[in-house]
Amino acid sequence: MRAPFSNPGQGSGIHDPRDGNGTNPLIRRLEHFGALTAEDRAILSEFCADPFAVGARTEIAQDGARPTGAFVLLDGMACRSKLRADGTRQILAYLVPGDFCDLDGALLDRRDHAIAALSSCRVARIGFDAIRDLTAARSALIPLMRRASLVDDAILREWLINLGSRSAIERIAHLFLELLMRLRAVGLARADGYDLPASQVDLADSTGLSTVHVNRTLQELKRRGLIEMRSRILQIRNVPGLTSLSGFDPRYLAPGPTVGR
Amino acid sequence: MRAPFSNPGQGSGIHDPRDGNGTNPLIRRLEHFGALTAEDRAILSEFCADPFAVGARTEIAQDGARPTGAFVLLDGMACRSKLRADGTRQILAYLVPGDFCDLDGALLDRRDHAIAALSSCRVARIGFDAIRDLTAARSALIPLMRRASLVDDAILREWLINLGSRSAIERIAHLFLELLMRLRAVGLARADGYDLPASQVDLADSTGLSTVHVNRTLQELKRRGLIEMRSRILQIRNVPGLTSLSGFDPRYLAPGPTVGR
DNA sequence: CGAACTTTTGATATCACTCAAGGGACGTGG
DNA sequence: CCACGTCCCTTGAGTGATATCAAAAGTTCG
Repeated sequence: MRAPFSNPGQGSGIHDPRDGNGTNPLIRRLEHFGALTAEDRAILSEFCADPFAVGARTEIAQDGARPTGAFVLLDGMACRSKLRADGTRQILAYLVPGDFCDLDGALLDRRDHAIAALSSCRVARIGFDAIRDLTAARSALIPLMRRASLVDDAILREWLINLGSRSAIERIAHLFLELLMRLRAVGLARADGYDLPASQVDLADSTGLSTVHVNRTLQELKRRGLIEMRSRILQIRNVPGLTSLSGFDPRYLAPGPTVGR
Repeated sequence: MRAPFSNPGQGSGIHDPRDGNGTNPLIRRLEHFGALTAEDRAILSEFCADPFAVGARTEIAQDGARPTGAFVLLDGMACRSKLRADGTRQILAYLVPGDFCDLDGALLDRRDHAIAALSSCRVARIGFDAIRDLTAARSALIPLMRRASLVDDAILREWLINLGSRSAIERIAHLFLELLMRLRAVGLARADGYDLPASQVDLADSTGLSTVHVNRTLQELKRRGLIEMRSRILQIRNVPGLTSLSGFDPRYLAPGPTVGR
């Protein structure tokens, strides 16, 4: 797989009034991890107040670059990806609205992988100084954000299991369910499906399979009546079926009942 | 692969006077990330003052358990592992002396994977309250420990690449080099080798290969004069050869020149 | 309306798995 | 000290899942 990404080209700042509160996916995500005060919401809204637009298939942060802040994805879908010397690409994770990355980026000298937009995206940057200020103020937001990062780690481990011990059809089924649950958590899935802007090449680079085999595996999933998929819109026809096929256990995505402290 | 682990059976506390300073692997590891004051060293020594012994092939922390503290591995080798419903096991990471895990465990309700000793180990537990105290005191140790955790994350991503896009021989070569570098960093590798207590079953569960194929791949590595291995002692005969074979790039293990802030 | 991507299909190749069994090494109990 | 069980490593033979190569058909979009 070649990497089909062009360079930054970060769009200019765009302000969307709907960012305020209710529809902010960052707020929606963090609410799963603990109650937010009005002030917390205000801070998070402020973080997302000045997003920039990124075109599909362009890089949001480049491998080897010096981190300049944390990113929050507000709209669209993105991924962490790494290009190997032999031209092979491995996608390491998907980012959906409400996800952020590089909370501790200030501690790092250089990125060791890229963040790239799969669809066109709206992204906000949170400066490291803002994060430091929150930390210094002992804001309850910091543990909430750390919990979200712990879930991201759990997702990464689950991907390792995906690649290490599941068959092609199980890998794809598992990935589709992961994204279904994550999109549901921020209110962006339809009843039984969602927009999945990833191409079959992207899916191949995510699952460690060849493009051809991804294609055939998708056909098999359709043939079994588990999914439908056309023009990047995924309908999951049989969630329990996919779940048992892939051994999906949603608990790793859930924060658990603890309320911190 | 079946999981060959028995239950906790945490040995009684053992105090080894050599833990003080110079030989403490936690101190040795963190020194790579920034300078330590005498007080920092004292705190870290204190953390490791009362280690417990764990027998080979036993679990240090169980999947599904409620976290009770962070762990530091002082001696031996351990792994993160996850047992799947179908009996399959995936090893997610190796822990070498100086590694700790679950720095943010207090934010988690339940573990989603186990920590298991590969050899007999000495392990110290750091209570979450001690970590909270350090955080409250704005100790410079916290960012240092977070940096170490960021390297652990980078290792996990590299494993994903290993499983997703490398061949059997490349995977094993890469793993051997990762461990060589990590053990060197804490002064526990010999000139060109180290003790690797993992069995071929463990290597299979780490690399997503079958035991039989691991065996044959090891023979091939020996045949090519790249390694020697007998009774769990690994000699790397040709580091550059292994490096180019596996596409190993050690930068992900290095903290980078930054000095924090 | 043509260039560049995607998706799809067919044919063939291969890497790695499974099954099966033999041979150490090590520890335990008789 | 020998007998036996239990791992672990090794080998052989056969199979299978997935990759590769090549090319056609469909899409998107400037």
